[in-house]
Amino acid sequence: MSVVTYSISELARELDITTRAIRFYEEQQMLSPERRGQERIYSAKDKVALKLILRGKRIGFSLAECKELIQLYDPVHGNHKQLHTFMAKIAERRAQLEQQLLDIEQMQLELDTAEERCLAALAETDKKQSITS
Amino acid sequence: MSVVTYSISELARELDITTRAIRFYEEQQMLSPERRGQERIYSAKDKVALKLILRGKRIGFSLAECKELIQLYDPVHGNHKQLHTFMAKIAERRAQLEQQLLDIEQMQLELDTAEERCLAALAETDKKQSITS
DNA sequence: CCGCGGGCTTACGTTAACGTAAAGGTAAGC
DNA sequence: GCTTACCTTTACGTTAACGTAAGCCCGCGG
Repeated sequence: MSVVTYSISELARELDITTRAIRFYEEQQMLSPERRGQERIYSAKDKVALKLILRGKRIGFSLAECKELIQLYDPVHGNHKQLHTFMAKIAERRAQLEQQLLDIEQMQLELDTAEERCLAALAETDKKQSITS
Repeated sequence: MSVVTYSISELARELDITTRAIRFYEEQQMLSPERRGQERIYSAKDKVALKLILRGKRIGFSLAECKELIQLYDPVHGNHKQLHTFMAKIAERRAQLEQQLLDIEQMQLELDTAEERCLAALAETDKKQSITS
């Protein structure tokens, strides 16, 4: 019953990050892969942790927050208070996302009218040009 | 017909940023307030620009991008090509927001089940404690 | 035996967006 | 005339998240 493992470059390719980044996450104690001599051997669990990191980053979490996030999935440290404080952080992000959506919609409205004005102005100059030419 | 103006600290208070930040934006050529001697005098237009900067930041744009954004509103430099490339950037952000929403929903699902497991585990330990006590 | 493609460590470099002094000028109020 | 409250400039410091070398080891195909 052999277990799935990955080399660092395999993981890097698959997750589309650099090996440097992976080693950096380990340096930050977010990973602790097995070793065969010097070489790092990554398990499926490590891969899950990495995916959590990437997802966390996409949401806008700092690496420190991503680290907390990973610890939530670790049954050993899966503390109850932690769980709730982190749910709060997620809620906070949600709220921020709402605001971002509003900002983007607002901005698109303004850009739309700006575009109209711009097109109108161009039409004006074109007209004058065709007259004076 | 006097015009509305603001001191730097007024703007800072009103927009909830530091005066340092405002001066920094000027250093980055995103603002160019009037001067009365040494003192900076901000107009309503400057305030609009600042608001654009803040909104851009909330959306996740870099200051450089916010600067482009401001230039779009400047009729002098309101270039047509620029307008379209920037609309593209906004669309990009929109897509990223969609992904973030998905990520957050996914994460909340997982945290919900993690919470359940956690509560169950706590209930278990409580039971044992009440027996052995 | 040589080069090539990994892998490892150590360590300095980089970018963005300000923070944080230091040092000084001005007007108001007591 | 002293304090207080703003304003100014100049300039070095900071943080996050890696990037980018440099230098070295190991195994393999030719």
